[in-house]
Amino acid sequence: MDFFLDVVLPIPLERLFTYKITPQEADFIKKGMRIAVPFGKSKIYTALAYRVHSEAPIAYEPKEIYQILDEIPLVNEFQLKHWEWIAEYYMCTLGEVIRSALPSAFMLESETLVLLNKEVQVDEMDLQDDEFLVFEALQHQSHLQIGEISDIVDKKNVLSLVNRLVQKGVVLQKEELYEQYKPKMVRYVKLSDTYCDDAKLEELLNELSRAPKQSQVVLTLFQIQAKNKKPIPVDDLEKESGSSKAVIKALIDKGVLEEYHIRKDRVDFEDTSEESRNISLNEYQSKALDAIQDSFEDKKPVLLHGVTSSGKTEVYVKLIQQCLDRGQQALYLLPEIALTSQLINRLQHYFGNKVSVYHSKYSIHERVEVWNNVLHNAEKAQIVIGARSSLFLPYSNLGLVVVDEEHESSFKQFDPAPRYHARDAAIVLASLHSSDTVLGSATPSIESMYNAKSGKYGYAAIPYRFGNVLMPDINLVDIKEATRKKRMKGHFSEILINAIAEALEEGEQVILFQNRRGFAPVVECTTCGHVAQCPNCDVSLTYHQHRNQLRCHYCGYHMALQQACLACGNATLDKKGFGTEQIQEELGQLFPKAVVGRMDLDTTRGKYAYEKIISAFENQEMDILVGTQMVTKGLDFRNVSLVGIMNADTMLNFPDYRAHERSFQMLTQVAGRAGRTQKRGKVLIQSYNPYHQILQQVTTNDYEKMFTEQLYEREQFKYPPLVRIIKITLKDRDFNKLNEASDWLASSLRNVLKIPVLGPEYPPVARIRRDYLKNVLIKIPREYPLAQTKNSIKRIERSFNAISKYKSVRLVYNVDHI
DNA sequence: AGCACGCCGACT
DNA sequence: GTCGGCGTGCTC
Repeated sequence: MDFFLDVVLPIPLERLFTYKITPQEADFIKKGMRIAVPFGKSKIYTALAYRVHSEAPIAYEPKEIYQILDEIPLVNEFQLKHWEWIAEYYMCTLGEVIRSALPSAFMLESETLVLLNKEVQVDEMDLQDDEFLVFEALQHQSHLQIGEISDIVDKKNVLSLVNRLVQKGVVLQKEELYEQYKPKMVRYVKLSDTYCDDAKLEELLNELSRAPKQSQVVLTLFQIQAKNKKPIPVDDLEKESGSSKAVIKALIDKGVLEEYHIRKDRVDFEDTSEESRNISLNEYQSKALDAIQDSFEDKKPVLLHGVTSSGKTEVYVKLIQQCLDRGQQALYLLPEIALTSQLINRLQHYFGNKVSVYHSKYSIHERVEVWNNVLHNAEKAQIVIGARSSLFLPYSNLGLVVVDEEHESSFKQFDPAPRYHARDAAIVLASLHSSDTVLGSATPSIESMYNAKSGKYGYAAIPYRFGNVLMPDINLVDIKEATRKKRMKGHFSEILINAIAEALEEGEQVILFQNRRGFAPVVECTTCGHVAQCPNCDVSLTYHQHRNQLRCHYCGYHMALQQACLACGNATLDKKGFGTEQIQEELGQLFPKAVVGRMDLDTTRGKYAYEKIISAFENQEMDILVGTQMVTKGLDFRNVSLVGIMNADTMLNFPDYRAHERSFQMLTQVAGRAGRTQKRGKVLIQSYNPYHQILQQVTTNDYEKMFTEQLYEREQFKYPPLVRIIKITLKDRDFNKLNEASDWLASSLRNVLKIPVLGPEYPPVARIRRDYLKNVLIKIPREYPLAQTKNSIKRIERSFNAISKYKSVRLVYNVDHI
């Protein structure tokens, strides 16, 4: 009997691909193993085994697989079920989910190597210039990668060149599969067994008497060994003995020392004592914990609504401890920006090395290690704390999922598919494992609160701050009035300046929040009004002082700032608007003695940049911290008594149905940074429109009122949670074709679905990376059958693709678009 | 998604 | 006249 294997490839194609396998392979291969397969003309891809069967395909002759890459499945059934749900719900392919779920180090791809054909005598006169360059390079190197050839001849597309060389018989091609993950090995040394008894040892030391450096090394080795019995890394020995690599090597070569390697995990933490059992909760935390456990009995996710610094983390710690006591794994999800070392340290303090961290700033090697630890249900991966991608780890026995800062919109993946919402996908994951779920926030999203109120979720609240610290005193500053009365210095009102001065005098710290990055968003010519535009996108370029550049936020295009206007040639360029850099500069003039730090996207590049700023501020090396959203998240600064919001209006006026909800959340979160100890914190919000209802609700900390009003608006204008939104974005280089195609699509959807279809409309940025964009919004009533509607949409897409002139138009689905 | 095959402008 | 641009179609 013949055997076949269906595999999923990590590409955006719906269907599975079938390969021919031997009976032995059929017996060995399990669903979820990685299989290297030839795909297309020459490439080798990593696919996931999906199904072994013996139904021969009829229309084509299947290829054979290239190699089985795993001994045991790398991906388990829970994951595949979960990923299939994501693919279906978020309207993407399983391959796309796999691509973003598996650490890239697992997905081997072949690299084409070009090597010299030794069989053929080459006549150099036969070669063109670029061909000769490659030929010559191959005289010195055994092989070249395609990319290296590009560099040599300084051309982008070298495929035709390589093909010519192959045809002339000059070179051969070879596909090489690279294993990207290499375990980190640490070199250790020990004394050779020959010298284990005292007599031999004395002999050795005598022998070495004329080699003082070497005997020093041996003596140091003894000292270290006497202190503890652990293996001794070579690096440590070198440092302790004050010797060099050469000396140690000489000893190894003599056979006095033996070296050996131990595989080391890159992710490793010191073990600490378990203190989680001893945490004591206050009255309100205990009540919340009880309420959460009651809801767990009902198998419902629970929304934990605790005001800022109410001590939600302690409640999570208790729940995690209970989960571990049951012998189950726990997942603690956070938005990327809230994954600070402050919080990680706290959890490690409680749970020691049972905690693993998983997020995008980790290298691919570190990710592989966490993956393997979770896969083998290792001790050190009992608790995973991570950003949204940690949903994809191979849990086999998940008992608890915590989604902290549940309201954060960054839980929704925006750009590459799958465009999933980590909170919602987490709830599905939890239900697959029958595990408990807690969603925590000081300012729950309207959706989650709606679900709590309608009984779909349980609800628990912590209405008071921990240690009876008072909620901060929030005041609004009318900067329209202040501007009129000329009581503004730059972007600072007199009231804010005085408050900062007062805080600094008391030796307290200040946080200033400015929700916009860059020094000045646009550079405008005051003569002709020209503003530099991105050549690929429909946006103005923004100015970045630190590199003196104009940059595009969408495609990364950048150019040096010109001295004169590009349109009229006058040197009358003016920097408009303001961002964190400018605030920082103004502060330097207003408070020349204060140390001012800045935290935004530009200053937090790199793995530890973020931590550095935070710890500098924590250690009070800075007096004032100016920042964007980042300062709102999960940070706990003891000495901050004043928080200033430079301008609340930019958020409020954002053209989005969520603008008000978001402003409330953001302002409440920033305000929560103030006064975390006994002294009552102060918050000043500058605004041109201080009578705005959201600002009033923030000052009175009235979440309920905000929720009621927002829900009413969403009912009126048909927005989530009362409808589900699917946004379809159409993209094409050709403006007219795009318009025609999107009109066609929108009217077909309207005809077939009989539910509200909005658009097509241009998004605020109507061109990105040279593609024109247009959006169509579908509003699906809550009670409407969702799966069926999506099928209808997919059917319409098929008809759309059947129209040949629309073929180049790409469709992007965004389900539950935020 | 990649990548090959196939048809029209700017260069030797 | 060719080289190389990217439009269109296929991948087990």
